[in-house]
Amino acid sequence: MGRAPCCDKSKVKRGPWSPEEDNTLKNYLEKNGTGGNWIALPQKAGLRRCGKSCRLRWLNYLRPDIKHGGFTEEEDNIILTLYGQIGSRWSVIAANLQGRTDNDVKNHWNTKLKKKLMAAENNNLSSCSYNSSDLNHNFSINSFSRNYSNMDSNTFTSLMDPNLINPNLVIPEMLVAESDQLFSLQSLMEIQENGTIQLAQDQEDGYIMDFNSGISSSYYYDLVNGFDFQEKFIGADDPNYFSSSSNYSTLVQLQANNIPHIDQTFRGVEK
DNA sequence: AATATGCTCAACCGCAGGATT
DNA sequence: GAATCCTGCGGTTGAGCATAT
Repeated sequence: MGRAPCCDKSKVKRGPWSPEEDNTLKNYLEKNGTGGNWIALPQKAGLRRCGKSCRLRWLNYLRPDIKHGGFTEEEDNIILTLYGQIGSRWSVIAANLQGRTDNDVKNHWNTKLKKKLMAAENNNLSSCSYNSSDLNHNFSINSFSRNYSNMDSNTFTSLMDPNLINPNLVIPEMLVAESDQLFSLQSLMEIQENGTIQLAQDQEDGYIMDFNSGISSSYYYDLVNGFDFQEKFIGADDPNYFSSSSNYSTLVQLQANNIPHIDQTFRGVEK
């Protein structure tokens, strides 16, 4: 037996909302709020609509802080970045874009960005005629191709060359979504400025975490696998570094002076 | 001008999972 | 613990508009 429908479809109006219905819903919600129950709301507000439909209309269209209109390039970059990391979790992605709804982001992805990404991937494939044996390092090339493939050549160059990094540039994998918030990872330039970055590796699954922020990312995994690094073992119960429940027990100190070396290496795959 | 095709986006659908009874 | 209710989510649809033929 299937789930009972949320409302009697023969008794509710469906399809596009009229301006009158919009006004009724907006006025009711501004005066009374949802009352914690969308299902009962349409009857109270005097609307012949399903509660779910009212909720959707409010969240996606009538809310005062909704931003309508085209997406900026910066918004596109954030969407591409987060999609590369967390996939189609539209609500999480939308939470990082002021005034955008999950429906908006999803539509924008399906109609514009997906094609843009595919075009970029095709471009990169046809123009990067190298093979991995040409590269004098053990960089995790698969992970890189997956996460960075939507970059244009300028962005790509910027990521590889600390001197060219635009501080405002959103680079795939440099942002991490966690608990619906966006965190910025350390760029190569920041690592150079700081002199070192401390990364901790989970001994079981190999995940690598920025020790100071507690954020783990494949970006750090790539750093460690791409660069020479100094490693020392720290006991899992060391109170200065790890909580007792943590599996992170290897501290990796990535030295900034190794970075120019790896930049040279990466130049081999630029367009 | 008429028709076909493509694109956009609001809206719907069904499911998962948390909250409540 | 089971049943039910409700919300939130992601996938999908289809009406309406734009563009091409």
